[in-house]
Amino acid sequence: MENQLLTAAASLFVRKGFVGATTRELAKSLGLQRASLYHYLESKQDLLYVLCVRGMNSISEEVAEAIQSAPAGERVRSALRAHIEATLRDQDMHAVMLSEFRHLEPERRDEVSRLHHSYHQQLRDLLQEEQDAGRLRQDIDNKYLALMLSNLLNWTLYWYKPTGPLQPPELAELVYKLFIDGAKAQSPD
Amino acid sequence: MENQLLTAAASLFVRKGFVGATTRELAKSLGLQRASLYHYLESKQDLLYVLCVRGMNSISEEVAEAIQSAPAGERVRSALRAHIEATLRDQDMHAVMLSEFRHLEPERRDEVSRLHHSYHQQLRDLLQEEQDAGRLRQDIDNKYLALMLSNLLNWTLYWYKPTGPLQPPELAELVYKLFIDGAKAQSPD
DNA sequence: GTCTATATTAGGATAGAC
DNA sequence: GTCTATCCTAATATAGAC
Repeated sequence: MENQLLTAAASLFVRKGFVGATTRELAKSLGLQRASLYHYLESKQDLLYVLCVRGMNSISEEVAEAIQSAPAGERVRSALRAHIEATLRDQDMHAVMLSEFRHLEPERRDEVSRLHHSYHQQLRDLLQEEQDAGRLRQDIDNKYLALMLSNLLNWTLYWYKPTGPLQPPELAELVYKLFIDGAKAQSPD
Repeated sequence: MENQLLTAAASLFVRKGFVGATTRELAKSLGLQRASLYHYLESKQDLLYVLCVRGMNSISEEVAEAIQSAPAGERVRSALRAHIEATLRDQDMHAVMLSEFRHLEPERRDEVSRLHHSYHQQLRDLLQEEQDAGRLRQDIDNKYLALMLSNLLNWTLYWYKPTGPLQPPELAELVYKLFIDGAKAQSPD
């Protein structure tokens, strides 16, 4: 599917939600008549489906690559950075994926859920290895460590403004610092 | 507005989204005909509006109360706990408030935005005081500390299951630990 | 590949009886 | 306070010409 179409759809779905977005407005933003859209797709839902699959795959692949190529002590930092850079590079698509995928028909929704679950497991495995290596605390179950990391990563998509003072790599560094060291006043090392 | 109606609406809006939810299904879940709903409200949007205002106010009030009544060193813990208990006590309402308030008409949306902003400022002020008192790190701007705390608190609404092993106070303690001390292996105090 | 015209369905909301 | 019947609008999607 053409990138221009997907970009326009992502932008529209972010603003109106998938259900509230109309093919009228999508066509208008592309300078087409409604009917012309159906040359490129079979249904409005196809757009959401492609956005979700591409979004999920891009995170999963970039984070896997980042983990593999990082030295042992830097895997978490590298993963967080890759996640944040991937999602903010295509912020609309990833925001749509997160908040609208539930509107897919059951079969496709399950497929995206599996991708999501598999990525979450990637993160859990990474955190587990770091716990085993003694670099991460072991008094919090792996499961909750991963969920709280997801909290930190996902909600960022809803407030980050690329026009603000922070660029994605700097934001990633902040998130990493907080996730690893916490917010309390640091004792001098 | 009657609680039974609001509870049914919150549950429906969580599952289908505000736009995707139909008055048909809402009426059915209450054992009424569609038209009968309009004895209690003027439009479907009224439901969303009431849910948003009640949701925002309940957090704001309970957290303010928690901060006031806590001893100096315990304010952040107390605030987090109040926030998490308030939101999970009425999880559907608060999830709807967070993800659906953008579908309010502009005037009402702005009103809810103001409530939201005012609560966020409450949190920032608290964090600022703690930074000034030397209890929280000062190398991360207050603004980002507050945003990352929001990440931790908000996204939780989307995965927490009351049937799981953790009760809200226990989850609050986990979130507090991570926010304050971070995930790295703890040096023995 | 894009258009005009239209089929079809379903939504929110209202009228007015009981 | 709840009902049946209906209005009105707008949505997705299709047919078929150019």
